[in-house]
Amino acid sequence: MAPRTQTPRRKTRGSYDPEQTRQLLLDSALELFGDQGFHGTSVQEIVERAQVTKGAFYHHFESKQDVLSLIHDEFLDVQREAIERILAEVDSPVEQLREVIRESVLTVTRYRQHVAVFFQERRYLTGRPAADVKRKRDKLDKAMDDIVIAGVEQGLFDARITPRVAVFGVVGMSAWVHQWYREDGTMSAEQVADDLANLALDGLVVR
Amino acid sequence: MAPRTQTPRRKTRGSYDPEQTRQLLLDSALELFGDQGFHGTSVQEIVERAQVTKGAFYHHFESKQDVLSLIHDEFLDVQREAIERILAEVDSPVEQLREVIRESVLTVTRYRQHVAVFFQERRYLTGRPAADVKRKRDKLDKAMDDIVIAGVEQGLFDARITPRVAVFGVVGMSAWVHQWYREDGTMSAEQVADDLANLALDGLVVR
DNA sequence: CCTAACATACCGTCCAGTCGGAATCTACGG
DNA sequence: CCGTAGATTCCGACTGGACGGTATGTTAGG
Repeated sequence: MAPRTQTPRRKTRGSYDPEQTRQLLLDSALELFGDQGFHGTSVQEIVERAQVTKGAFYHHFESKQDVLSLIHDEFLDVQREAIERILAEVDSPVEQLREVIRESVLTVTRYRQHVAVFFQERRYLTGRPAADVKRKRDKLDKAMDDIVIAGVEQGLFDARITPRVAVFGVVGMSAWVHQWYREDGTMSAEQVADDLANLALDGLVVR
Repeated sequence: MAPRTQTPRRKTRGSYDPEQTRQLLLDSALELFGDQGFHGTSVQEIVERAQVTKGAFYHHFESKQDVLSLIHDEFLDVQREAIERILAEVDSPVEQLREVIRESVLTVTRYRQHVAVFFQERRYLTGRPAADVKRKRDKLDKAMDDIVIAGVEQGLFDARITPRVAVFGVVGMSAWVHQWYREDGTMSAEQVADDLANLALDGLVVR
């Protein structure tokens, strides 16, 4: 095996661009974490993909976990913004839920790797970052709970179903999309989003 | 740091019970994989939990991956048996799907660790075992596809929804249960199973 | 010329898998 | 029933490599 010395990028002929380097490292880490998992990915792999060296990595980030936590944060922010926007724009619980499902599915297809990392590598977060993530997630869950509860109170949603379970069902359905959806042209994300929203709201059995 | 010598179990006063040892190792591995992930768990941890040593582990299994693949197989067999039984017992696609969802949810609650391992550590399977798992999973997916397609053809299911998406929605909803359900007495697995089956079949919106 | 932005060599640790041997079990001849 | 040879089951020290992180040197920008 040749010695571990590789030829770093040394961008546009001798010029630093720290923000680009940082983003490149984040993108590489995201891609690799999504494909191989957190423990399945070494820092060496990340820097090779970004065509820099470990020095650059540890200059921009405190640790490998640090990067994992940043990925989590980014995804949670996207989710939060989406749900806040919908709650402000739409009134009826039925249409709120429909929009939340549609938006969730679209987000999942757009941020596929984020979702994969988020739901599969969560356990490797510890300490402060783990607590932060939990807090933010609980907030999102509660927002959805409130939608369903309001719908039940207004007689719009079936009162026999436990709201908590309904929310988890909807979340699971949407999150699961990352396990199978691929943009290979045979099915648009919009189509999937509509189908799943219809499934959750109207059910599969014809009326 | 003290040397890595530990006191193995040496069961009921000097007597080998290979089958018990094997099962103990499998159980330990399942528990640890479920909690800490495949790469997050060392063989040393597995054997310590089973109160044996690495010699015993590598006597019973070829590798760490070997154990992972056995866990996958066991879960897939349980799923297959369940769906075969339902297809043989029930006729109507509606009731078939209802039973499949109910049974899936119950299986997920009973085999929580299996499910966690199955869906989060799949990528660490390679070669033959990975191909075997994929083949078996495709078979299960197809069986569910057929149920939905039959239902649509008989005019029982909403024809606007792509069957494929409906199946993935149902599977996601059920599989997701492992992320949140805990047997702490506040909600029975039966209740969850019924709620999710109702959600998928009749939807959340009142008729 | 000082500091940010890297590069590179290196360290301590951990870990999957190995190996020689010890303990135990089984089969069988006497 | 006894003895014993061979196979099975398990022990535990060990290895070679990989990996996260560090320390120190080098280069570019203000």
